[in-house]
Amino acid sequence: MKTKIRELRKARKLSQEELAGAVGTTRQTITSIEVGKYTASLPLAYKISHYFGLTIEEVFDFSDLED
Amino acid sequence: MKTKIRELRKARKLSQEELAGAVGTTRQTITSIEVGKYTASLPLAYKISHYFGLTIEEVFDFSDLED
DNA sequence: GTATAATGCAAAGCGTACTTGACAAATATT
DNA sequence: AATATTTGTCAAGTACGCTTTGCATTATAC
Repeated sequence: MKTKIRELRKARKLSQEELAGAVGTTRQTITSIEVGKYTASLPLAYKISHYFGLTIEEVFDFSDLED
Repeated sequence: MKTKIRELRKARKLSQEELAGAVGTTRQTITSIEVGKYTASLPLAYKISHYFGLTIEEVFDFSDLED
């Protein structure tokens, strides 16, 4: 799953640890999602998106889903 | 996590099994999400929402999340 | 009233999201 | 160059999303 997290985070000059703290998760979780190691859960996707003032659909790319 | 899935599904007169088939999952998964047994994954939340022509935020209620 | 469809629920099992701790490599700062 | 900050990754463990099977209950239809 591709996301715009890294570009949004860097635009605001935040470290992974700062973003993690802001959304209540760990640095490793942010790294894993940014690198594509796994897909965020729905609650975490919401927290990250709204932290940036965007909707989930604006931050996460679903074009790889069939249907 | 509250959702509008049941009301959207009934408005279209679909059974849980029909919705499940349409979004590529099982009837029990739809039941569990409707009843609040657990929260949908991000990909499934996307598939369900867009099956109804809505965004994730329009179908799922995130007001129970802290922050 | 009997059959059929639709739903709720439970148990066992699998894969994955997430945490914690720790280490190495890369980037920035001085 | 040396130091500090940031990031990638690995391993072990916990929790949860999801599947499959199966049974019981409620509603719809014949």
